[in-house]
Amino acid sequence: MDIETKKRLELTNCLCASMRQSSRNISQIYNKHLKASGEKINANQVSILVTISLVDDGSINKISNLLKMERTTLTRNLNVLKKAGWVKSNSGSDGRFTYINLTAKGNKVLSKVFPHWSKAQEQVKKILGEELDSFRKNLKNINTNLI
Amino acid sequence: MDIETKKRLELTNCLCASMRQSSRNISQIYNKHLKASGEKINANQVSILVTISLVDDGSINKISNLLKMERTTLTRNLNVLKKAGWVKSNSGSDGRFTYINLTAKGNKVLSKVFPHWSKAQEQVKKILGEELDSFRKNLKNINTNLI
DNA sequence: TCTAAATAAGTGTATATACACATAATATTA
DNA sequence: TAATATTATGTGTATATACACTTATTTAGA
Repeated sequence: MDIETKKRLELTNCLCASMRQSSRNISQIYNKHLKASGEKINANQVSILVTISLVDDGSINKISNLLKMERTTLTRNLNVLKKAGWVKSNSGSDGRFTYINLTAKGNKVLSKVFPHWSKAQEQVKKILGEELDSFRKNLKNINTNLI
Repeated sequence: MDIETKKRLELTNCLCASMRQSSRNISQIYNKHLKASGEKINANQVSILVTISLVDDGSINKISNLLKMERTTLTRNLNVLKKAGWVKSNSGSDGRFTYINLTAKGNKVLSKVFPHWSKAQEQVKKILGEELDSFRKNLKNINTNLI
């Protein structure tokens, strides 16, 4: 096997590509289930809404840290959620901060889509079977220790 | 704990959100390493180039199946790779098909970025440690059995 | 052979992502 | 207190993703 063939073989086992592939596949599963709720909402948006619901008056930085999502990515995502009426933002005494909160509508939509989200979650759990816990641990490990 | 609190707790353990987070984090690691190569290329593009290099005259459908990437997503990604001069496409006798191949430049860039990609891969392997094999198995399981 | 079905790929639109850079507000320090 | 540093956020640009719809080509069938 020449060096180029060897490189190609290694490259075909790219962990990043596998992760991205799984991320795409799992996202599609969740989004299909969420679609059945009748709400125009996706899995990414659900996870952002939930995180916002966990803190009162969270700043953009705070929410983005909790989500481990690039701040500017969150900003763009929030614009979509604001347009949908699920999220509101207002500035406080320190004019630099933007405080983010769910609206009543945002809370309602979370409750409404929950059972559909749950079905997707169960489907993925089922596939992972008894590997679920170790898989979760690995993801957490990556998300915690990867600089 | 009321029902809403219970729901929120479940939602905070969303496997989709964890996967997406890991996917973002790992992608950033790979992309940082790739940037050191001096080439304007990212991990997603590398994986597409490698897949193309594995088949001669692969159609868009064929490549998208190998990558398990939505066909229309691949089409947009290929446009970027064509613009960079790494990929060429041509139609064959059956006018419906578009045949995709690497250019010489595309082959060259793969070789050039390989050591940088490799460093990223090693970094992630190190974090997973002895869990690497089972983690890989789980990803493969998801990517194979998720409808 | 003409028409309908099947196949392959592209386009419109919307959201997701992140880097580089810009702006605005507050805090610090000379 | 005026200049500077720090902090929080927004914007420009480019790529990634996918669903719905469209177009083009070939094949199958009446």
